[in-house]
Amino acid sequence: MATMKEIARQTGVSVSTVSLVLNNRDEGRVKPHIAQQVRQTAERLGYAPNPLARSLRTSRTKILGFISEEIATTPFAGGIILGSQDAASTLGYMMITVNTDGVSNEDDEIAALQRYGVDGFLYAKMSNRLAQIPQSITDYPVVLVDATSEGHRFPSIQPDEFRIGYDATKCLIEAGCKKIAYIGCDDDMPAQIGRLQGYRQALEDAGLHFDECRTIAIGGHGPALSAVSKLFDNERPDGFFCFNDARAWYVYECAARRGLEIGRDISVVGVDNHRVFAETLHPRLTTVELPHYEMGYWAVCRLVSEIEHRPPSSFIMPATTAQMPALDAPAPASIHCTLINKESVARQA
Amino acid sequence: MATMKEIARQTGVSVSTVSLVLNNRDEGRVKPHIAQQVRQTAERLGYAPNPLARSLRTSRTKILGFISEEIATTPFAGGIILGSQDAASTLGYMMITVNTDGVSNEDDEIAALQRYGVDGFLYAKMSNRLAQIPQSITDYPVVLVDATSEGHRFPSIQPDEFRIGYDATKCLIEAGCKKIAYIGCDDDMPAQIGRLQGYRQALEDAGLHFDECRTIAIGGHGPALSAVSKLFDNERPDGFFCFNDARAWYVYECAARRGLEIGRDISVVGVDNHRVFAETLHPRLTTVELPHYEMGYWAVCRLVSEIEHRPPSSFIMPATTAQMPALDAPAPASIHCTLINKESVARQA
DNA sequence: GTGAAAGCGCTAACAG
DNA sequence: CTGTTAGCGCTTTCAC
Repeated sequence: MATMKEIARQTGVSVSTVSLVLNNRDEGRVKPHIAQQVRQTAERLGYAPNPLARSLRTSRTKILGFISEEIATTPFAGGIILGSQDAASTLGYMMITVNTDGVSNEDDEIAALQRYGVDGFLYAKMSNRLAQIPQSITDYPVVLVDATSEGHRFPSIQPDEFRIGYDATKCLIEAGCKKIAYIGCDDDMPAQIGRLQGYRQALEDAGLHFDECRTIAIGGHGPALSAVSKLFDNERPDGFFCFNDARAWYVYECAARRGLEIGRDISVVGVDNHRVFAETLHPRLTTVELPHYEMGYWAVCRLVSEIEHRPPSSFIMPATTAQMPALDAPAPASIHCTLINKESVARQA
Repeated sequence: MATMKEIARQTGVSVSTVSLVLNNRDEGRVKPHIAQQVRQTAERLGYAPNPLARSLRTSRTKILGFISEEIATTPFAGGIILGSQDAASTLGYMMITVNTDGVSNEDDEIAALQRYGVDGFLYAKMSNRLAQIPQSITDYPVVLVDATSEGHRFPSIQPDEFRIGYDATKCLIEAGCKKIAYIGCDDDMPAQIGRLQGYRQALEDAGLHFDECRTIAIGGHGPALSAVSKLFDNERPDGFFCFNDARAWYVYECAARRGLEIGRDISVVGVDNHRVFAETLHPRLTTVELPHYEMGYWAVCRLVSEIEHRPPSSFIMPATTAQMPALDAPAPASIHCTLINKESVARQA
């Protein structure tokens, strides 16, 4: 690993000059001619700055701390991490991810991150819910991911839940469905509330009647399957909007048992269904993909913009539909979600 | 953040003395009395060493690099990362994870990790296959996870594939199955080879006939479902050993369409089926859980033992069935997998 | 036994 | 315009 010292020696200048040049602070301070030389030897030696040594002076490590509660074990979380890492990488940062199972070790993990001098924190949840930010990080730059802080005290990146519900329902309506069920979960988190509102709004806009009987809120275990079964038999819905994978699975099972085929006999729009599943078993299944990757990506951009006090507009936009939220936006920004398989999806009525 | 300097000042000694004491090198070099005092002020100030500053002298950062190819997007990968991080955390290390989609950016990511001075690398794959270790990391300590290096040039942690196949098949046999199918994938990786061998061996040991017709190798898309369908109708197997989730889903679908219930009419043992799925829809489903967490955990232990030149026996054993592989083991170590739901699982014949 | 001093790679005042 | 100097937090000789 080449050092500035070595470059200085080989170029015949002092280390400070090298530092100035390689940090692009040579404008009118170093003769273009000599700056040129410095850059050349740096190039030749394949110089790369040692961020750790630099941090000793600047107290900026270019390391970001990613705090997640066992989020890493879901494929969704993976998307967030992936996006964060890509953004971090392009912006010249590194990410250290820590898992905090519940709250027991959270403080320790945070302390460890602080010892490594992280410049800021990403605080991610598995599903858009209210989050309690630990006291110990409140005077660092913090950005929430897929979570909301009480009183919106911290910037956060989250999906546009209302629109998820609206788009999904609209998609079913356009496919010709008349009796659309909502298979939700038994927890009143922001995600569910927003989607349900979107669902109702879409029905209303289409002049369809909202019927409480067609929405169910089920947990992850036991009686859930029979609840869905009952819904199938009592209401005979022709369209299903499912809160998530786990909820959608019940629908698949019930449909298969009744000999109903997704995309022909009934239509299903799920949120975040596993691609492999959707693409192989039910090719006509419509999926609302949560913008996990984008959320991670923009969260990091937001965080870095906070750390470096630069406007968000200076960030590179990747080829996604997501927009960088305004830095001075008072309310938490939300990200639009895209429907995949939109064409081939629903009932070919 | 308290520094040694501050401790020295408050205790009335020099920084060197503090350093000696806090690194436990004071034996016979510093008066016990004064050492005691140093430790006290350190405690009082909540001192924690700055690993980055330390690294400047020692060129040991206590940072580990985790290289994975888009592994982070699967829940399985999550387990590995989780395990690695837990181990790293207990051993006083930090992990920086990078994703390399394919090979394009691999060198860049590695270079970045090297700039941050990682002490060693974990190189993880998504499924036990042959891996090509990048030249750039070959003179660092490296441990492979769920992968095999050509010629076993690097230590690796991987599941005991043979035993996975053996146990799964045996479990089906014990449940009374006579015609056991193997639903594999169309790729000859170490994982598949080992499991298939285990499958055959288990059949043989039970005096059952191995029939090529009952094993299929399918890809992830299109014709796979009809292939399984055909197998159902032609062979009418009463037990299924599935290579993975994606393969198992085909079986669930076919069964549901025929009104067959898992655990009553047919038995299924899958590898790494999603818990939520297994536990809700098919409570009697048997799952072979890949020891992802353990693999990650032990991989880090192995790596650290290499970095610090200390024997593996000095590592803390977590409460799992996994054994720490011997440091001097010539062949790659493998980890036993455990069956979950074993009791409630298979056919109640 | 203990402290002074040097140096890891880098940045930032300040001279000149 | 450029170099000298000091110092970030820590380890490590080497004198005393």
